Amino acid sequence: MSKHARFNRDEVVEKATNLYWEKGFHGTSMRNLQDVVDMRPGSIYATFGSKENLFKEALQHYAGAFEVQFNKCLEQQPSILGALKLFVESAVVDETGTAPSAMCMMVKTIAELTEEQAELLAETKQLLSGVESEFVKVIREAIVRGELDESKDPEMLARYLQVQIIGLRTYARANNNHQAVLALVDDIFATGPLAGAVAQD
Amino acid sequence: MSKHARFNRDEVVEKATNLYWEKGFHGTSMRNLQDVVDMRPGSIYATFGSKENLFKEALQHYAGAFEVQFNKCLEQQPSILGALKLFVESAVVDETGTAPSAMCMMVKTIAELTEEQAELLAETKQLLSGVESEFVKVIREAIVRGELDESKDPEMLARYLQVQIIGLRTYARANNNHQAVLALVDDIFATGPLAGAVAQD
DNA sequence: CTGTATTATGAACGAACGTTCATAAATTTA
DNA sequence: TAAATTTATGAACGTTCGTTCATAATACAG
Repeated sequence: MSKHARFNRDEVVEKATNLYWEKGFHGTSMRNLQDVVDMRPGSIYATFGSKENLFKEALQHYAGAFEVQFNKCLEQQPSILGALKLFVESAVVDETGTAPSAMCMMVKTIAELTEEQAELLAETKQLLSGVESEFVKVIREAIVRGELDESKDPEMLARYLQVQIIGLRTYARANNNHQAVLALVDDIFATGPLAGAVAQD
Repeated sequence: MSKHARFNRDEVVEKATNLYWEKGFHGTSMRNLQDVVDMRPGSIYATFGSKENLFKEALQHYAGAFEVQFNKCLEQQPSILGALKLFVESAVVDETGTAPSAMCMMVKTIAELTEEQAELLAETKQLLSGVESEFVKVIREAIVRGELDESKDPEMLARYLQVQIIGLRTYARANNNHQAVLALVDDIFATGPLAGAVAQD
């Protein structure tokens, strides 16, 4: 019952994701895509339907990888605030040097698209909302664990965290001064609303 | 000695700016531009040279308007920190409802372009740097005036402010919840590195 | 091994892209 | 007002766009 496909669908989606991430929706042509995924137009259209639909799958793949990375940070750090800080640092500086852009693909997409791609735009906003929900959950847990004061509002802190990540990654793309950006991360976790009773490194 | 132009160059640049700001560089076609500025292709090319060059002029026009807005805030508020907060608020929520996008055009451009438009990208980064320099200047003055502690680093605070504005405006575009964003602004100026001895409203 | 079903191919399509340039219109000069 | 100069026009160019579909290649079933 195996598929007859000579290509690996997941690999194709990942390659497409990286290209879209780097060049954006309008900046990526189907011919660019054909080259990097090594498929002919007929096969791409039979498999994914359209440029927009492939982009949608790429977005979803990206958001999935985002959550995997977040969970890795939670496992690596004993405290939740430590994990959040590690996550921000890992998102802001790409130690592997392999990311197609310093910026978040979802943010790039929200910056680029208009109502002419209403469905893609709505999907992107929803995926970003999903990330924020994850943040709310772990921040609630941080309050339960006593890492943050009970008076704090988890929804508000999650929004705040989103703003920081978006701002920091975009700033990192505009000025590739890693040192300055990491210093900002320290400052934000030391003196801002997210400052808690966690050991600083 | 008057020019023979039947069109007003500044008006044309402003209209082009608004379209580019809304739809981005790749999302805007020369035919879109021809419609909104009401000029025929030959005239546009005789005046501006290329799509890229018109975009460059649009960016410069945008950055100029940005500084005008900033100076207005400085005039309206007695304290510098109050002016900075007012500026952030006015950038984050468009009271007039006329802005083509909640996001900063420079940030949108940095998000969209790649090295394929190296010159435009470099120009954009430079304009953003110019904004940051303005911030450094007024933050220095805020320290002199005693609004901020002398131990603060103006360069670092200016970077921090850039991150906040970028993050907040992008967040506002992704979730058009003005109330939540304004609450975040309050929080940032109340508890973050930019919190000073200024009266809160 | 043969016939059927499935998958991959890539030439080709119409539309839209950025741009040019011979011509027309308007303005200035004499 | 006539000639010279400047400015505006828009049809048309070659290219690239997203997409399709008749055909070829492959895999599976009997």
